Amino acid sequence: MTSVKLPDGSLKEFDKRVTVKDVAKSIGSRLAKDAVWGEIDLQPVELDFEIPAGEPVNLRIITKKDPTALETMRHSCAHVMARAVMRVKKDVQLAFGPAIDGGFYYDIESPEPLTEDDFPAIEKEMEKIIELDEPFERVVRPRVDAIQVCKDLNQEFKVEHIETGLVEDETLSFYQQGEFVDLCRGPHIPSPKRIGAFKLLSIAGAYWKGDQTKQQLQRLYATAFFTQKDLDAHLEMLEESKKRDHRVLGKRLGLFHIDEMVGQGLILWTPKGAFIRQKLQEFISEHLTRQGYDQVFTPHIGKLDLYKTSGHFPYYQDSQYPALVDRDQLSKLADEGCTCGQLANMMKDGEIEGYLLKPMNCPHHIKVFSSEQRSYRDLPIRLAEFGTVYRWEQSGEIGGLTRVRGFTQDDAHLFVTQEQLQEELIGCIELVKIVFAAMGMEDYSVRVGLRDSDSSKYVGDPENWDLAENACREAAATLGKPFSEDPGEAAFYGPKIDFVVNDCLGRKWQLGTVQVDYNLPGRFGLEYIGADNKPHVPIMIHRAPFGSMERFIGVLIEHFGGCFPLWLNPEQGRILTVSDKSEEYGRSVENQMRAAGLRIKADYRSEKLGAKIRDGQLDLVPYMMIVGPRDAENGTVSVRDRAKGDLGAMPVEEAIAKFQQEVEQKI
RNA sequence: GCCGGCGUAGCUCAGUUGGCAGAGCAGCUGUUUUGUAAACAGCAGGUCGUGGGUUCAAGUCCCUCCGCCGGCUCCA
Repeated sequence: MTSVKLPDGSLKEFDKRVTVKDVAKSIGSRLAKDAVWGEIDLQPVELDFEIPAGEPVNLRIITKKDPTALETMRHSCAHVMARAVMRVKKDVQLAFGPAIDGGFYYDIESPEPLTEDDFPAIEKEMEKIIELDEPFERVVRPRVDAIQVCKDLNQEFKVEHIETGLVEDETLSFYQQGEFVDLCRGPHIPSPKRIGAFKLLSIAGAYWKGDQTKQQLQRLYATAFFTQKDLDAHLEMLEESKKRDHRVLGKRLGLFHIDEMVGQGLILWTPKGAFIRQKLQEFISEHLTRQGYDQVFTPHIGKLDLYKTSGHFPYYQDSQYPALVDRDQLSKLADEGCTCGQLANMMKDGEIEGYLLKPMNCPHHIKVFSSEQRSYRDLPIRLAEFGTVYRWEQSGEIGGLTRVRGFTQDDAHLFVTQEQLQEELIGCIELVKIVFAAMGMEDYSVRVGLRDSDSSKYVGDPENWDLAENACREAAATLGKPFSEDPGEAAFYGPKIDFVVNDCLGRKWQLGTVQVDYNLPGRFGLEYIGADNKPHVPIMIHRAPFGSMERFIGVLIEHFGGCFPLWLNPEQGRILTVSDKSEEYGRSVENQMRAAGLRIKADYRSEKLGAKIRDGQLDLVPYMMIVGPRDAENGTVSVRDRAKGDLGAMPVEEAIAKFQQEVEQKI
């Protein structure tokens, strides 16, 4: 008698010896067809494995549709890679080697560092190991033995991990494949032959246990698929993605420039990029008006006192540009031989004043709020500004438009009563939804950032934090979309709802954000007079639907692959003359279209039409209007769509109407 | 900030063991008069990121700094 226990807890019994495949068949023909391997008591087995008779065994049938199948295979491939590395290099220490989106990695420490030149040798070793076809055997050992095993293997990271990370576990599992033994939870594939195709990708630094204060290891990135075809498709997809990179397109299309002499992370918006940014600001402004916001302007600097009150200085000093010192005081201090360190201390202690390049707009907006006496009848007050801020991001973090040192937030601060909070939060979320919908960006995730109970970086009393965190949860729930809750992701003054998207390389970026703040108003002593004729402290909402113009446009360039919709495109159409003979007609069409409010350029060079079309396509111009003798005669233009190709000849008026409609509909 | 890789013409890149700095595209000047993804010819264009060192000789080897790329850490 053979009996198996399935993951749902049900028991199946057979009066003869059966294989894993037989069990799958007995459950359903579909399952039997999709099954790739089985797992008995966490040990991977092939489909033709005969299940031992007697006591019931825990059986899990893995199907090719199961996302964990690929994950399991990749993790097994990580073992094979680590084994190969240990054959190529001496005294290698292993850390962690998990599967990740798109592949897997293994963190290792080698006295003789690995370089990409070692890849061919490692890949060759991996092929040999796969060819040997040794199974991954699960071995379970009691805690004390496990530590000794790792010590005997000279695997210090594994010893440390058992002693500090796996303190609860009484027994620990290892997987052995030939001479290679690795502490590992599993599961694994039944045979290394299941690794269809793999490729080492890159090598990078990574801190042990993700801790900056700990040792830095080498992280070996690789990927694996069940078939060579899937791997090739994946690699090709990566290549294609690189062409969408906003840094590549930004250069090719002339959208922005970053100049070494200006400074890292400081964006120069060239005319075409500036135009897009301007259009987006107009788009937001329109919605600000509809939602009852007032726009303000505030300066780029403010006194240190402002940021001492807000709490930004000196606690966030490391992520700010150094403060500017009052010039009279500076020369006096210089005469006295004051050192930089002393200067910094004097600013911290308030002995001397200075100015800070603003790292945020909120303190300025708070001062706009408090510039007048406020009544509950005035609330909510919604102050908006495209406010430019400067932050001293670490040099290694800066890149393109997505992580910069100077950026403009489509910022606003709402001052509300407790009763208004929920509705206003929902209004803010609504605006973020409008923005994403208008751009056709449906692929975003929502994250509610909460405080981390272990950290001391937060200001304000816990009761208010609880109120604010609940308000965020409830507002996020109105999205009708799943959201995650992330402790430690809150701002120092309050929790937040973030909207996160992926870039072309799969990296995550926070764009829109809505934050609840019970703290800053109190720090600044803000108040309004309530219906009870008594002063009350307002609650603040910080929000930015784009996040920052820079990051948003960076992501937007990749989202559209440079093919901006007509309403957003700096160049909506280009007139292409078939030959010099049509220039005069071309100019008249150009003028007519310009007069209709369209952004038109023209190519009157004496090149062949094919060459002009090629240039237009490479510039991703939405519409090309080809004009030749035939068109001049009929008063038409031959319209070419950058995506659909030749649309045929149409009267100039018709083309204008078509474009205007498209602009109107923002498609 | 840390680990690793890379900086050659406006752009994309080549440059052998150290031995006179190259190509394609773009640009300019001509010729060509073209109907849906590259006409032809000529010309011009470089302190080989910066500063130092080794050498008879450095784009090439070594060091410093700056910047870029991948990743880690960070991101009020």
